[in-house]
Amino acid sequence: MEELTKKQRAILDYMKAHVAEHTYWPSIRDIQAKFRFASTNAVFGHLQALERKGVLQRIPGAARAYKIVPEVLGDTSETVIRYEGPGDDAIAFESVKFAGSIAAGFPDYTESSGVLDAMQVPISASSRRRAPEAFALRVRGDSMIDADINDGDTVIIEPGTPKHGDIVAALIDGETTLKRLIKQGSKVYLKAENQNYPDLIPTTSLTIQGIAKSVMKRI
Amino acid sequence: MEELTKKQRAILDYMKAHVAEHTYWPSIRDIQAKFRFASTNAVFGHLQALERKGVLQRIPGAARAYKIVPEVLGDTSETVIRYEGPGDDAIAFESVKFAGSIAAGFPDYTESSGVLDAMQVPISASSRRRAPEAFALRVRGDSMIDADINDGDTVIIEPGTPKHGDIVAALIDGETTLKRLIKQGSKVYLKAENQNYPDLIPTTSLTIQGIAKSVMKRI
DNA sequence: ATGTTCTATGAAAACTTGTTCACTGTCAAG
DNA sequence: CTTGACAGTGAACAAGTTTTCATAGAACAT
Repeated sequence: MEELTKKQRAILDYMKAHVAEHTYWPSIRDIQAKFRFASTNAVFGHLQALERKGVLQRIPGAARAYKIVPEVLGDTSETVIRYEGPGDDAIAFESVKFAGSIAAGFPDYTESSGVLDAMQVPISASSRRRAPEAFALRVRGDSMIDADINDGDTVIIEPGTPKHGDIVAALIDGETTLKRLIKQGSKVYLKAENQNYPDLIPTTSLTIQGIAKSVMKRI
Repeated sequence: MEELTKKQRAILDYMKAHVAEHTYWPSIRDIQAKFRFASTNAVFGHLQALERKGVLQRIPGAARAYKIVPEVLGDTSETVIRYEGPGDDAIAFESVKFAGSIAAGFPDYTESSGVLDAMQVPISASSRRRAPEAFALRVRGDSMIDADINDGDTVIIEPGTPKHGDIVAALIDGETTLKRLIKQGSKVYLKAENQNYPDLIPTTSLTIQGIAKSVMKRI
């Protein structure tokens, strides 16, 4: 594979970044503007070079249409493996609290170890603005397995007003439980996502700690 | 959300499929040809409808440029519910870098929001000691669906020496991809966890960014 | 019946975009 | 010094593409 020049690499990276951000390719003039070229032909040449060097495929005549060419190499005997961290486009973000464990099922007081693994939890940027107090909970029990939330998973709880169908962290009997919120008129129920469990748990008074927005699993 | 007609749904699906297959959006004429319309204006009307119904965003004037709008559920009725944060056993932890997105399979640029949500990612305390440089990547594409890693998920990558069978983030042609690592003697292959994909990808040169240890999903 | 909305045709306008042509300057190799 | 590859300017062209305009039938509610 022929080496790319610095500018070719920059243009290729910009194109990828543009796709990642906008979900569509930049036009030649978009690239021209980005790199302050005075002529579209400067870009045109670089795109030709990128195609000649085999890293980019242009679709002739089509606008904003490209493909990144995957590596096509024959089968050779040995493989060299290098290790490398993330690119420098990595961004650091704030951390979130880990609040302990949560019972998803019948109240389960067999708090396993007392030593809970410290965990960081993810929060989307958009929701982070509205939910600075998001926190994470380790899930115990199996009441939510039909929602693909299993024992040992970690759920990220974000404050907010839960809608019908949301999975919420609710305080029942001083114990935080994970259930789906069901609204029927003015009545509110909690529902376990497990066929073996009672369908609806009626509630008169309910303390919601937040909405489960994400779930994290070990691979 | 307003309901989509059958044809609107079909067109939207075709557009998504086109992007998934070709990595760029179809033109109106492409859609016209696919659905045998006699006029481009038939497509134009449907695209307008899709945008009005809030599932598609057009970029005025730009060719082959669209965004898929993530589905949002309405229903914001009020409920008599108290809110309460996590207990005071909460612990704060360090944050982790979010390094962008990762291609798992054919590049799939239908990133729903267009804007990559900044995310924090969880790391277990035990692994954090050995992996201070862990980072997170948003997954695109569907090459790992058989491993239950789907488009839109976020994987947490931790440095280390991958074993046979580990899911790794590997740099191929400047593009980070998510594949299962297969070692056969001195040869190394990358394998997609999707029956529709080629079995093994031979590699001569391989840059490993780390091992996927966890996966995070939006609920 | 009547109007409205949805879907579609057919043609053309208007804009976007890839592409080509002619020309200039730089830099290293021969 | 000359040659050739490389990177770029400036302008223009041709094709691709979106968008508008005018028109019309079918479904449907008023």
